[in-house]
Parts: sequence; C-alpha cells; structure tokens
Amino acid sequence: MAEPVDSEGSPSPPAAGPAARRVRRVSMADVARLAGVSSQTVSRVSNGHPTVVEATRLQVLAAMKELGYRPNSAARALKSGEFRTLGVILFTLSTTGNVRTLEAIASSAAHEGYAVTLLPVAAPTQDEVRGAFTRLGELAVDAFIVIMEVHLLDTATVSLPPGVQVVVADSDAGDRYSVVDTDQAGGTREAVRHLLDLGHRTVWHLAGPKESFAAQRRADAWRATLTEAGRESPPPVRGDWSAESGYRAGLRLADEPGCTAVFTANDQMALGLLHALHEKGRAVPEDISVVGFDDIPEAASFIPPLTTIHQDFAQVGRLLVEGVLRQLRTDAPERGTTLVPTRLVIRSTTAPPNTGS
Amino acid sequence: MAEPVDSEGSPSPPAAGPAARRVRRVSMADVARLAGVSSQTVSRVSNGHPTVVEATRLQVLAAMKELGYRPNSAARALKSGEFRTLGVILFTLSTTGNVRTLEAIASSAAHEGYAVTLLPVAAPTQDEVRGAFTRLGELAVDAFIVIMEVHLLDTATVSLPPGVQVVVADSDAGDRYSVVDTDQAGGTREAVRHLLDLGHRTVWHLAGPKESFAAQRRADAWRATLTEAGRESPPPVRGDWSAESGYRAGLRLADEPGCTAVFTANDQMALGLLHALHEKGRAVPEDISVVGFDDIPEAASFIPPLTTIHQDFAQVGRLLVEGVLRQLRTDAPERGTTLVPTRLVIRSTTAPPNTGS
DNA sequence: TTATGCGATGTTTACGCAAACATCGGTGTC
DNA sequence: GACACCGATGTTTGCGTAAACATCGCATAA
Repeated sequence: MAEPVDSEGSPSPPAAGPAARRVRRVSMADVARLAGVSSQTVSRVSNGHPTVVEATRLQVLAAMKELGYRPNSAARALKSGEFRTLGVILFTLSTTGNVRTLEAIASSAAHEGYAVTLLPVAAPTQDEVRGAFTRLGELAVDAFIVIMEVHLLDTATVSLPPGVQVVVADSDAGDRYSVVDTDQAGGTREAVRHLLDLGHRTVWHLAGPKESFAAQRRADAWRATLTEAGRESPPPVRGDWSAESGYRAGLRLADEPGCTAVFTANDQMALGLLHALHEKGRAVPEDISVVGFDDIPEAASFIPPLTTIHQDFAQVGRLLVEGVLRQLRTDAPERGTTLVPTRLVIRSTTAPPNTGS
Repeated sequence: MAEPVDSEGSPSPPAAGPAARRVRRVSMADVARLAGVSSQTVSRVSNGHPTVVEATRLQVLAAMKELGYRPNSAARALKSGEFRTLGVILFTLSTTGNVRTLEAIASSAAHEGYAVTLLPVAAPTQDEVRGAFTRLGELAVDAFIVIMEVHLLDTATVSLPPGVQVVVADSDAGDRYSVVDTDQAGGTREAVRHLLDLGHRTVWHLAGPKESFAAQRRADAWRATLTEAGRESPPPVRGDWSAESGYRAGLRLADEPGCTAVFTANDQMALGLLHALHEKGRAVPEDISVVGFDDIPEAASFIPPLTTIHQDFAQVGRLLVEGVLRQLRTDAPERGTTLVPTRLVIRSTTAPPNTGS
C-alpha cells in the first residue's frame, strides 16, 4: 500500500500531558491591562456597545490585535446562557434527503447567527439513540433538530432532555413534537395519478425500508391512491434506498407480466431499476414507465432522464430552523406537522402503456 | 448633528431580545440541596469520581433525576478549557467527497468523544471565508478541520486564529498546514494507465472546475501520465462536477473523431457523459471507454456500470480527526501531506478500442 | 455660582462547575 | 492512649465574561 508521505513539521514538544498545560489564553483582563482600561470596557468594545468613545475603542482594538485576543465562548455562554448553536441528530449522511436537509439547516442557522453541531448516530438502535441523547444533554447546544424515524424515541428509555426545544423532521410525531416534513402523501399521489392518467391499469411500488417513516408514508399513499381510483395494488417490492437494491428489485419486476408502471420511493432505487430493466431488455418508458421521488440533481441525467417528485429540502431545512428558534425564543414547545409541498417533474421515463403488445 | 440618541441609559437590548428570560436551569447547587450534600459531591457523582460512597451516590442520582439536572457545558468548558468539539469549515455539502468526508469525520470524532460543529461557507469568496473565520474564532470549538481549496486562505486578510490547531483536506498547503488528501495523482495515473493498457491511443479528460484543487491535481496527473507514455494530450473539457455539465461535455466529445477513451474527474459528470453518449448513439464501452473518479455507491448502477477510481473517504476523515486531535494534545502544529491511496474498480465502461471501424 | 444631567468609564458581582485544600471521623500502630 | 493516616465529604476559590451598579467629570441650566 502506498506509504503515506509524511514530511515532518515541528518536533513534538517533550512532555505534554493529554489536556495538560493548556496555554493560558488571552483574556479580557490582559487586553484591559495593555490598553489601560477596565475589562468592562474591553467587553463593551467586544460587543459593539455604543457608549465607548472612539479613541478608547481604537486603543482597545489595538491591544486586542496585539495580544491576539479571542473572546472565550465558554465564559460568554456561561454568562448569557446561550451557545447560539443548534444540535442536529441524524442517523446517516448517506441519504440525499438528510444531506440536503442538513445543508439547508446549516445555512439557515448561519443566517440567524447560529452554528450547527452534528450528532451522528451510528446505528438506528435504541442503545445508540439513547447514547446520543445522553451526550446531547451535555452538549453545548441551545436546542436541537432530530432527523429520524421518531419511533425510536418512543420508548421510555429515550427521552428528550426536559426543557430543551426540539423540532423533528421525517416523522409522524406531530402529536408530541413540532414536525416539518415533505408532503409524502401528496407527492406520492401526484406520482401515482400521473401514471394512472397516462392510462396504466395499475402501478407497482418499489418501496423503501420498513424502518423508514417516509417509506411507510409513501407506500400507504400509493396504496390509498390506487384504492381511491378503484385499482388493485400489486404487492410492493421492498428496497433499502440504495441503487443496488433497486437493481435487484428491477430484475424481479422486469419479469412481472402485468407490470407497466412503477413508482419508486426514491431516485437512487429508480436508477438501479432502470439499470435492471435495461439489462433485461425492457424499454423505458415504452414497456415500463418509472417515477422516482426526490429529484436529485443527477435524475436529469439518468438514461432515460427520470420523471420524479421534487422535494424542497431547502424549505424543509429553513422551516426546521425557524421553528426551533421560535420555540427557543418563546420558550414554548409546539406541536403539529408542517408539510412542504412537492412538485411532479416530468422527464422521459413515463408514457402511456404499450397497449399493442 | 441630530444624533438620535435614545434618552434612556441602557442601550438597545431593553425588551424581549432573543435571549429574553431564560428559565433558570437546574444547577448542581439545587441537586445538592435536595440530596442534602454539598455541590462538590454532586460534581463528583456527575464525573464518576470513585471516592463517593454508594449510598450517597444513589441519593444524588435520585435528586438529579427528580430535578432533571443536566450539567452545564459552558461552565464545564470554562473550567476545563475544552469543549470537546471540532469545527469543520467547508464550502458545500453538494459534492460527494465533502459529504462522505464529513460523515467520516463525524463518526471518528464521536468515537473519540468529540462533537462536530459545522461551519458552512456560502460562497467561495474571500469575504465569505473571512466572515466564517471570524465566527470560527468565537466558536465553541477546540480545533478545526478545513475542507476547501486553501488558496482562499492565502491572503493576509484571512488568517487562522493563532493558537488554534487545524488540519486541511483537499489542499496543497502541506508546507504550511497538516494536510490529508486522497492520492489524486496516483488514482488518476491508475485510471489513465488502465485505458492506455487497453490499447487506446490517448485519453481525453473531462475535468472539474478550475477553482478546485482536486480537479487541478487530477488534470495535471492526467496530462503527466500521457506525457510519460509519449502520448499527446487532447484539450481537456471542463465541467463543474455536476451530471448536467458532464452531459454538455458529452455532447461535444461524442462528435470528436479521435475520442475513444475519456477519463472523467468525478462520477456524477461521468453519468452525464454516459447519458450524452447514449443519446448520440455512441456505444459504451464499444465506441468510447469511460473511467470516473470517486466510486459513489450509484456508480455500479449506471448504464453501463461505471469503471472508476475508488476513494477512501472514511480513511481521509479518520486521519483528519486523528491528526487534529494529535496536534491538540501535543499543542504542536504539524505540516506535511498524508496521502490516502485509491483503488481502480473495473466495471463495464472500459474495453479495448474498436479498431475495426 | 451651584445644581443637574448624562455620557464615559470603573468596580462589583454572579453565572455553574471542579480543582485545591480543609475537615472530620474512624483505624491501625507503637 | 497518642498519633499518623485515610477515606468521605465540605468549603473556598477562580475560570472569563457581562449585567448591574457606582463614580467621575464636564456641560448646561438655574
């Protein structure tokens, strides 16, 4: 294996206990001494207080610069009682949705002057979640946002630290928490209707994993829409969100005689599905129509370009941050679910069924 | 001048600021009172000190539970001088590499008992970066990791807060910082060699954006490998990492007469390229071979499955965390670059050139 | 002139925690 | 029995900051 090239830097200093001798940081008092003012004046300059005369201000600023002063956020937080930081607890960064939502959260938070601390949970097990929440309790965070299937929060052993505001994404816990979510049902209905409107007799479903609330909702809405239209629901095929699982499912669906349309619970699985259908010689959309969910940027480049349901992750993230900050400011927990609408993006994987054959 | 000075003494924060009336949190003293011990004993229980008799411990624990006590991390950090938090500054969560690296960082950090605070920079401009670093200086972090093109750190206006340890990814700043990076050159060489070995006369390159250090390195190594082999380098085509840009590039490359092999700087662009080639009726790999870079999970489901260079983001993330923690503990900044090896994953987009035609 | 007001700055204090030191009973040793 | 020792717990102190309150001096009003 390639040996890591490692050019050396400064020699490591002799003895240095783990967190031993932390160099004493420059404090307000040091700055004050150098500037010849009181530390309170330094504080005022530091916080942009208006009642500091310009000359003094400049002097303090100069002293700060000379000493390389950086305010100590621990002390500040201790005084003010807030960290200006939001915690985000999530399972994985491997799903598009989570990543995009996190991205939106981070940028909304930054806009409000808040930083975002990540609290990844290695595995969706009770133990892991409980551990994460224990750590959360000690984290330097004012409030937090949970992105996960909330049924894992349901047991008595895992409880949110009291007095900490929280907002949840991707969950059905609207009766206990404030939830923001994509309109899974609405999006699904659009997808299924689109296929039915094209003339397909029914629509098959490539579902996401059982543990996922979003997957569950999409599957339920798919069935409900078919039922409303008086159609039969074929047995859903289950994947795990990955393209690989979509491929496996596709190999099976390709051989289903009556299958002319598939609604796939996310775009990655749709990619795998397209791959399998292609391999099996089933033309899309001529033989089989496919609709995805998410509208990842790559969807437009699938072969053929994927018709899918667009999710507005940015909006979800924004609403999550707004919601949690509102709760934080009013100190009043909220409940209820806010749905963010979806949009059907028609590309090239859907067409009327090939009735000729 | 008519200065609109408010007649009142106290400055702006008179009413209901964001941080209005924070409910006083339960402190050690409260727990101590209820448990009938001193606050120091509560502290000892809280930190698992061994010299507390079991009966006392249980009593304190009970009091903690009853009151819903949570240690105040600000006070703790103020005392101990460390937050046990790492800051990560990055431009975007929209590239696979950044996300996967971040994921690895977060999990490695968690493993070491550190949390990760995100510091997204909206745009790669000097102003934005400067702003981010200013905020960083006040952030509750012990050290940080920079994932970005470091030339933006080069101007005098942007300087890392002194005394804060830092490690950089995706950069060539090994002479000033500790850098961890994928072996871009090695991976590229593997890709180009693979194509040449198959018999292609030369290899075209679909490059990433100019601002990206990784893109630059890949382009340089591509050219160098061709030169070494005594081949001509066709003019590189530039994309922006997106599948869309790969598609546009593909439309052009499809019409290049001598083009039988393309090395694409990432998998997303390769996806777009495949799409364009398919549309133009150019068969892959019969007419044109394609090699990507990254090995995203979806690459195996492309049509056809993509031959690509696998990057070990997990390892990069791990090394970043290890490096920054080592610096933190020894209080000694390091320099030099550590390279993480890549691996060629051969799937179905490469084949010998179609010499018949 | 003296009183008054107010702007600029200094002094005190408390935030919650944990290290350092102090105390207080009991045990073992001679 | 006096003393040293030790384990369990209490008391004091200070981390860096910023609110609250105090002070000082100058300008304007009476």
